[in-house]
Amino acid sequence: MWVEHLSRYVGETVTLRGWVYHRTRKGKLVFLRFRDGTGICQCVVFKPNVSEEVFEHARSVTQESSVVVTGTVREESRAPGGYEIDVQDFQILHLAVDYPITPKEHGPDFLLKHRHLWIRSPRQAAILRVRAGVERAIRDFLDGNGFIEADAPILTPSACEGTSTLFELEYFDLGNAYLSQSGQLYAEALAMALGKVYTFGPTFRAERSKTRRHLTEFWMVEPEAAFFTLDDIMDMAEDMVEYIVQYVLRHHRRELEFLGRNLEKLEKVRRPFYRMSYTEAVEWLRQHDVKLHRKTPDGKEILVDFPWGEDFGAPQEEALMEQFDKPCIVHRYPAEVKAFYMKRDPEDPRVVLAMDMLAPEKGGEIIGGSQREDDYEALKQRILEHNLPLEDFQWYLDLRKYGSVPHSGFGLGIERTVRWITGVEHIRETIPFPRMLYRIEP
RNA sequence: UCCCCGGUAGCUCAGCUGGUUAGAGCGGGUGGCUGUUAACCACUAGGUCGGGGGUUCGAAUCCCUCCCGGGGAGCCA
Repeated sequence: MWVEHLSRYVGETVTLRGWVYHRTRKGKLVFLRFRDGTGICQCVVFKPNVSEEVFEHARSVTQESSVVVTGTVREESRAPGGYEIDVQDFQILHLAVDYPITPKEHGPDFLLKHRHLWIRSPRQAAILRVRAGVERAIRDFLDGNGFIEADAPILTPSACEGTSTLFELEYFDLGNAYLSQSGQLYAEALAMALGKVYTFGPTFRAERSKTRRHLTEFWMVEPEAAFFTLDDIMDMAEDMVEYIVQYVLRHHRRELEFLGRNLEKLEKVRRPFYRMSYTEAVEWLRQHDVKLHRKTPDGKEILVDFPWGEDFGAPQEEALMEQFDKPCIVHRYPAEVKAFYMKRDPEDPRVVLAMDMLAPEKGGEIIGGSQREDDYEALKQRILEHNLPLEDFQWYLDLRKYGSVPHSGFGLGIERTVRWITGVEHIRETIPFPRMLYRIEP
């Protein structure tokens, strides 16, 4: 018997097992806010209706004690949620002593140190339910479109996009290994075997970033498909994001409402999204006077017109997105600022066939993807230009040696997507146990 | 790595232009109340003012330094 099914049992006597979330004592009455993971329900203990012992238990029970409650379900407009339990029996399974998180305000440091308990709070539970919904929607969408889930390794022998942001570890007698920062290269190999695939798992970035958009360990889904072009992958990214948002709206409306999310704005997330090329975006930034902070050689900070060739930072992306009420794909970035494996645009060799999807409402970059370089010589050249160890990429070059085909893929960050959809300020609340620059516990 | 802000009771904070014995609310405890929604009322316990050093007759308060945390930049999902 769970709280979420309570409305079906009006008038009946039920037994619930769970935890005491809050207690109010009022003479001969005790109000207990009870939770069992599926919902919260008020239990009312009235002294004349129960034994001396049961009343004393209810009166003295503490926050987060585990309990078994038996009573009659009734509709009650004064109760949060509309239903309450008129308690007949009340047992304490385990009495909690000095539970640290109270219904009042706490600071982020305190809450993160108690993350193992913080997740019991209704708000955190709601966010984690939405996260589960986002993951379910992704699998639903990809499985339904013929993509095969194929897991990439987490321990890898080399970097995917450069060595500056890798977590390094010793791998027995074989030297150094690294925690994967992307499953993409393996996804490409899998796509050559299975056609349409996706990897889904944790990725690791040893970036020393301290913002509300960054984690050192985060989850990413990376679809990769043989014979897909940049246009195909952009269409698919739009389809997928539309599906995720509408799925969560359908299945987790209650949680989103509880979190205070503006649902009308999410309803609008329907195809087609907006698109612009990098060059058009630079043009827009210049027209709207969005400058770039630059440091001069003598250390002074100056503002300059946004130069073509520079990568966008968060301030530029945010400025760009203020005009949009749904996501926008920016495509065809300068080759210099993007990864070695991205294919050059045959119509303009200064740019690569890459795309990022930016979410509105300060959601930021949620997707990065590209058409991959499928020519053996061109790819080898890129690896050398990026000063990457050629021997580590022999297997990857093999994919261009034995039946190379055009192919494309993208990665979608789970936590950033959850942050945008729920509207929570900080990414640390979108994963059960966040890993950040200065925080690895609990 | 760089820039800005902060660290005082279990929690959230006030006090900080130096000056008696360091405060409030919440939480805990005790008592009161049959409708509470972060209840309310009364009483009560609870502090090496982040660590170290310095200035001073006197430091939570000023200076130096280290540690810890928050926000942002860069980089990125």
